[in-house]
Amino acid sequence: MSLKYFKIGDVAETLNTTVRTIRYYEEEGLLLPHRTDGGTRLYSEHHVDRLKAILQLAENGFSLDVIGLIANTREACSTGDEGSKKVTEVIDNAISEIDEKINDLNTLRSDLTISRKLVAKCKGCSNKPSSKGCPECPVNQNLGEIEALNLIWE
Amino acid sequence: MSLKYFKIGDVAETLNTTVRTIRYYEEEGLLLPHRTDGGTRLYSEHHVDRLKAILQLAENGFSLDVIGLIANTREACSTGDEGSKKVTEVIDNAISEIDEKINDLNTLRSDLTISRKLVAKCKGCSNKPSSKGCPECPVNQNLGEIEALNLIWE
DNA sequence: CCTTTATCTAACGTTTACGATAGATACAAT
DNA sequence: ATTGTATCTATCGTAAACGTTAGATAAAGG
Repeated sequence: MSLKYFKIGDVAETLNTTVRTIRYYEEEGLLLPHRTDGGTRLYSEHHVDRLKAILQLAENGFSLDVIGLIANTREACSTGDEGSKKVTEVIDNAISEIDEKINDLNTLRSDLTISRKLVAKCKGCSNKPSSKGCPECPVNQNLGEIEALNLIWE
Repeated sequence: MSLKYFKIGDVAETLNTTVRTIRYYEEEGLLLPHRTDGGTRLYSEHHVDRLKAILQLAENGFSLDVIGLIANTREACSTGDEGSKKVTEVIDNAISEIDEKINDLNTLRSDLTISRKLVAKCKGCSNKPSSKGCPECPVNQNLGEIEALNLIWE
């Protein structure tokens, strides 16, 4: 199945990251590729998938320490029932954090969507939404949705 | 309406962050509180809401530079049609990034959910899922879902 | 008014997550 | 065999995002 191996440069390109980043993640114990006799790193598709997940976690604000906790749970699990318990705890925590992030992103998204609609119609009056000037500004005409503008208007 | 003002310590506590972080975000031009004659910073509820959104963006992997682009768009907008165009562009980019993040988090979430189920039943065999040993291990009995285990098993 | 506690500015220190570089070695193609 | 390109280790540098501390001022309570 997994006969094909990739070198670090190809992996970096396909995952849109850098060689240095991949090596750094290895230093931090996040993934361990194979090696040729000469020392060149070889990555299976499996490694690539794992690295992809790691990169996604990193891009979403998880620290490498936390990612390590999530990703390196095999040894912990292999200590028996007690280890397996700890592993599920780590995973549960990660899932809750992910849920929280998804929630935040959803509210931010809808806020920005509303703001976008109003701004798109703005002709450039520099008034705050609450000011009296520029009554024809669509922003002033939609004060009901003004909460969504918190991020946009100072 | 917005008669009540908060001092920086209270804001930090309610938003679960630090005084230093809030001041730093101000240094970076992300929010501008009022001041007493003595110089003490005063935050309206509006400021707090804005800061909350900024913190959420930061926790989700957005750099302060990008957050600044998203949050400080009033001046750009106030330059007329052209400015309003640029602002909507910035917002659109932010929305796409948010969508991508939500997507990533959803796949990570379902991966972890499956992994969690299997690990919870593991009694501590230290074998890789693909190895022959420990045939009674639930992980080995669910190789069909093995892709979800990329992150957990090396 | 006095005292305690919070806030101020300004400066330097720290951690994380890499970037950049040097010099040597490995690999792929001719 | 050679030659160009990629990868290796090791080290130093750096940008972002704060933490920490010092010394001075402000605010709140009695």
